[in-house]
Amino acid sequence: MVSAPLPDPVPAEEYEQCPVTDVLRRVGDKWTVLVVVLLGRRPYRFNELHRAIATISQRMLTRTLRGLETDGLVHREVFPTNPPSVEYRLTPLGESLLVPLSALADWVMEHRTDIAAARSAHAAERGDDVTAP
Amino acid sequence: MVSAPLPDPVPAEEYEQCPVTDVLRRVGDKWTVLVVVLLGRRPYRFNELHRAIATISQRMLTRTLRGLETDGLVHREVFPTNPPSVEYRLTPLGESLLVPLSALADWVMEHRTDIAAARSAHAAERGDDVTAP
DNA sequence: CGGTATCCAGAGAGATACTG
DNA sequence: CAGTATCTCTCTGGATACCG
Repeated sequence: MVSAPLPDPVPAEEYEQCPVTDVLRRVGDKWTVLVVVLLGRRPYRFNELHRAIATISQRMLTRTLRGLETDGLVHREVFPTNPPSVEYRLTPLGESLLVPLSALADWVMEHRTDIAAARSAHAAERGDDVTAP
Repeated sequence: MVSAPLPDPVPAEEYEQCPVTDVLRRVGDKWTVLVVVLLGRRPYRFNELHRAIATISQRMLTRTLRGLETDGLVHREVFPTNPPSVEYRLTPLGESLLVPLSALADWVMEHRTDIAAARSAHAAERGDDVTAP
């Protein structure tokens, strides 16, 4: 069932601020989904996440977490220990997002060979040599 | 059901070329989903799509369609009429993508007020004046 | 430990002009 | 009609250094 009955000449402003577009752009960024999936298993502290995601920069981890926090998908809790520790975990809203996200991931895993095949075919058709250096 | 049992220290290269990440970035771009949804209703010709999406540039429409074609989600067919016309339509693979995409869209529509509320709350907490110029 | 602040490179995206 | 070619600008993402 598709939710939006979408007018045909899609209005400019309406699309720009469409909440669906908005969320898609968020999950389409480089790290958000990975962070959500990790936090879906258990809470993490900041540097714990940093270690778990080998190649993320501190800056991008912070930005990603802030974005998720702003949207109410992740909860940030500071414990006044020494040294201080900050725990991140999914909110119920964040957990509920895992459901459609998993569905999409499953679709990809189910069809990834089709996509790979299409890419090869397209490259071959254009005369590209896929095996070239 | 989640498809990927995901190792904890997420390996650098593995993540970079993960097919799921790959597809998420595609649907996270500005126009892809809109084009897929429109083509989900019926085939379109190039300029017909251009008119249907008020604010897209010719260049971005071309690029978006090429990307979808490369991945085997859209079929491009040229009719040697005069003037020439080119029709775009979803492949079966493209149509199957509409299912998980709709699920995600439905999630967003269901929870958009929660997200909006979280954003307001977060802005207020930070002392931002949402009504400011 | 858990961040900010700054600076910088590259991809994404748009405007415009031209073409088979 | 259905594009391609340029040029430009913004925005994302990364490296580095510093702070409570």
